[in-house]
Amino acid sequence: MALNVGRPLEFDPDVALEAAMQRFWAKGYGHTSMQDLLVVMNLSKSSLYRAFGGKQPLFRRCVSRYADQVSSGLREGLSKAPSGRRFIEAFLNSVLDDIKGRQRPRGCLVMNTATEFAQSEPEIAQDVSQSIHRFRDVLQRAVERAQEEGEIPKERDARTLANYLVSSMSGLKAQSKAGADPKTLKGIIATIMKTLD
Amino acid sequence: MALNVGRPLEFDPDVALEAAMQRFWAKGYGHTSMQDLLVVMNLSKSSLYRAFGGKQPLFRRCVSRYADQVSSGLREGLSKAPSGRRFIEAFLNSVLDDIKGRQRPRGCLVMNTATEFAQSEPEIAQDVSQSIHRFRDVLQRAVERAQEEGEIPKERDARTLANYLVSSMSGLKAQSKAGADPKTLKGIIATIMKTLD
DNA sequence: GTGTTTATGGACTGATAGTTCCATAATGTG
DNA sequence: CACATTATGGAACTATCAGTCCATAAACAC
Repeated sequence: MALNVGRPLEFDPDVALEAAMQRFWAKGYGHTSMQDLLVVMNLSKSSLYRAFGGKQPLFRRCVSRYADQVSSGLREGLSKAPSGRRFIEAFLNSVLDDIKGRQRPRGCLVMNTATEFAQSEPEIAQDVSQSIHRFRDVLQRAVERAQEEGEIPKERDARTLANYLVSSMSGLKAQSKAGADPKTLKGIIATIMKTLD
Repeated sequence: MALNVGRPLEFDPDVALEAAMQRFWAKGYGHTSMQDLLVVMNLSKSSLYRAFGGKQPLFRRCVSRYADQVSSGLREGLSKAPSGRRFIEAFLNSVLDDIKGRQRPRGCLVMNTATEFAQSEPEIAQDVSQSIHRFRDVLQRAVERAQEEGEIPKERDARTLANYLVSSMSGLKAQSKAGADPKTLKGIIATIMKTLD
C-alpha cells in the first residue's frame, strides 16, 4: 500500500467542499465560475483539478454533500420534535429562515439544480431524483408518526402526503425566490397545514 | 413624422420573439447563447442588436411575452370553464401536459427566471413579481367564482388560496422538472384539490 | 542523500461568450 | 437620380470561460 506518500495536501478538502457548496447554492452552477470557486475555496487551479476533477464533478459532490446535510438534519429534527405534525410545521416554516438575515433567498440546492438542468444531464438528474427520494422518505416517516399520534387521519396515504409536502416546500422556496413577503408565505404555509386535517 | 423610412425589416419581430421565448423557456437565460438565438430567430447579429438591444433586453421582452400569453390563456380558460373549481383542477392538471410528448419538462418561464436570478437583477425581479401577481389575480377570481358557486367554502380567504395555488403550481412544475412521474404528480394534485374543501 | 510520489503555482491554450463597428444594401423622399 | 434613413452581413474585439501542462516543492522510503 502506498499511503501517506508524497507531498501532503495544504488544504482541508472538507472545508473547501463546504465553501464550494455554499457558492453553488447561492449562485447556481452556470453563474459560478472556476475563478469564483478558486477564491472561495482558497486553492490553486491545479489543486482543484487534482483534488476534485473539474467543475462538474465538484458540483456533483457539492449537491451530494448538501443532500446529506439536509436529510440528516431532517432526521435529527424529526427525532427531537415533540410530534410528527409539529415537525412538519417546523419544516415548512424553515422557508422563512431563508429570507431572514439574507439579501437573496437561496432556495434548495437540489431543486435549484433540477430547475437549472431539467433532465439535460442524466447523471445530475439521477442525483437529484435520489436526493428528493431521501427527503420524501423522512417526511413520510413524519406523516406516519403523526398518524400514530392521531394528528393526521390514518386513512390518508402517507407516501402521497410526503410527496405533497416535498412539492409544497419546492413551491414555497420558489415563491420566496420570486420575492414573496413573509406574510404571504405564512398564509400559504397555514393553508398547506390545513390539508393534513 | 418619419415613418416608413429606410430599409424595411426582413423578418417578423413577433415570429422572432416567439422563437427566442421558446428557446429561453427550454434552456434558461444562462444556457442560451447569442449563437443559439441567432439560429432559432434566423437573423444576423446586427439585426438582433438593432431590433432588441442585446441578450438581456431580449430576455425581458420574452418573459413579458410569456406572462402575457399565460395570463390571457388563464383568463380565457376561466371564462370558458364550467365552474371555478373545474378551472382550478384543469389548471393544476396542465402540469401533466408539460411532460407528455416532450423529453424535458420546461416548467414555467417566470418561475424558472425567479430561480435563476433570485433577486440578483432588480429589473428582472420586478418583472417576475409583477407576472406572478397577474397569475395570482386570475386564480383569485377563480376561487371567488367557485365560492359563489358553492364549491369552495365562503369563509376561506380567496387571496390566500390564490397564493397557495400559485405556490402549489410552482411546486408541481419543480417536481416535474426533477423527474417525478405522472402518477406521483396526480397524487399531489388530488391532495392540493382536497385543500379547497 | 537519493529516489519516488504527490501537491502547488502559474503560465498557457483553445473555445466561446456578448458586444461593437463598418461597409454595403434596400427602401421612401424630394 | 441623388439623399436621408434604416437594415443587413460579417469581421473584429475584448473578456472570460473551463481546462491542461510543466517546472518546482514537500513529504516519506530506503
